[in-house]
Amino acid sequence: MRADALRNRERLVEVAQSAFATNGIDTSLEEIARQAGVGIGTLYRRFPTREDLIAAVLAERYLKLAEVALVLAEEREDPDSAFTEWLALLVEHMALYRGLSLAVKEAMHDHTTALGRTCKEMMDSGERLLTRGQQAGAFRADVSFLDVLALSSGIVTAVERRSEKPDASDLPPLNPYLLLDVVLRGLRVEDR
Amino acid sequence: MRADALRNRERLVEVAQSAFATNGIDTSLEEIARQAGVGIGTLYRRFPTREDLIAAVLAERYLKLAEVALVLAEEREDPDSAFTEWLALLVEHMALYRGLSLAVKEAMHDHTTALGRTCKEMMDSGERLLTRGQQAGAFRADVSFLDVLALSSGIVTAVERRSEKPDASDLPPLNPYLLLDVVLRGLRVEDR
DNA sequence: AGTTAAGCGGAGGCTGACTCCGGTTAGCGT
DNA sequence: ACGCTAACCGGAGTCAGCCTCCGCTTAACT
Repeated sequence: MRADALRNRERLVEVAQSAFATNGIDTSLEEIARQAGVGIGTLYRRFPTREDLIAAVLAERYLKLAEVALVLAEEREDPDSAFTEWLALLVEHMALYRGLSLAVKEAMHDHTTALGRTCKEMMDSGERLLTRGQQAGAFRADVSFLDVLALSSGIVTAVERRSEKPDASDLPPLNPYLLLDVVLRGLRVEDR
Repeated sequence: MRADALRNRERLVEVAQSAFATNGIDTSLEEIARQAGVGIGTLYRRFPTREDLIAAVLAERYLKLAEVALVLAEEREDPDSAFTEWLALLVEHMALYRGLSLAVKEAMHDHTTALGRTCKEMMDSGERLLTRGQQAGAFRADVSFLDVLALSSGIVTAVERRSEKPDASDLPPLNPYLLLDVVLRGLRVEDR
């Protein structure tokens, strides 16, 4: 890879990161190319689809999440709190850029896309964490990891929408951790 | 309202209904106008925004849902099963057209749009059903109706995505009622 | 210094949202 | 029955964003 190409690639990812943060994941690709000072053709050559660009922006964070899952699986003897903690991290991650949770949910089901492949490892680690909890009898066994991710993604989209309306005067704050708590309680095996 | 205008309006709603059913709620408005045999200008005059059209398509169904909620609140002495049943109906409704659950979630937070106003009554009835359950001590009181709707909408979007991939060979089926059950269990007051 | 493959960039085609205005007509009064 | 006119119609036109294609440029190797 030529030096100029590498420079452009890095610059694009950088600009995309901040553009996603301020304008959400649906920011116009032409706008990103413009801010990065490259032509639209360059962006498309490097990142043929929007998902490719998103995947590049998220790559390190996904590695981190997979790592944390492994550490939690080893060091924490309580599978319940390990998974609970990890899921909160995942939710925080998906809430970083407006629209990201939907894109991730989409990618979950399709490992042929760049984003899907990128988050596969992270998801595998998370799934192991859940399975561990299920085998220990802490969580219901009939609920799959994808089910939990679906619910988590729903939580994030809900919070996103709410925070977009600054005039949320009379409405309650819609705390993502409260919603997560509801899901996790529903997930736990009941010994009533 | 002139007779021809009324005819066109009815025809548009009719066509939109079937177009939404087959192609999802993001169907091109020009396509809908074409199928209805009217100009695009006519569609926009009658329904200035896409939400207006969606609201018109859903109007009767929303009335029905509000009605059912009232009936359930009166006839059913168990507030838990009343709300549970109603929520399943709502989920089934939101799953009718691909993309509807997101639009509804959006509209929930903003009663200034046509769709928001249209579903307000329905939501009020549902909320009363939840409040009744909370006062009876069946459900957690710290969770709002909007929270529950957010989670429900998340369930629906997840199921939508899955059903779009026909090659879901190795993946589990992702049953909406299972997910709903998780949420409802998490919502119930625990007597452990 | 010459060669060349890799890279660049933007013009251009496409689709869909949305507007605007000249022509048309339903439905009223006479 | 026949105007009259306000209401209505329709599509041409504008705009934004996605994406492709190809002639020009240049890094980097010999």
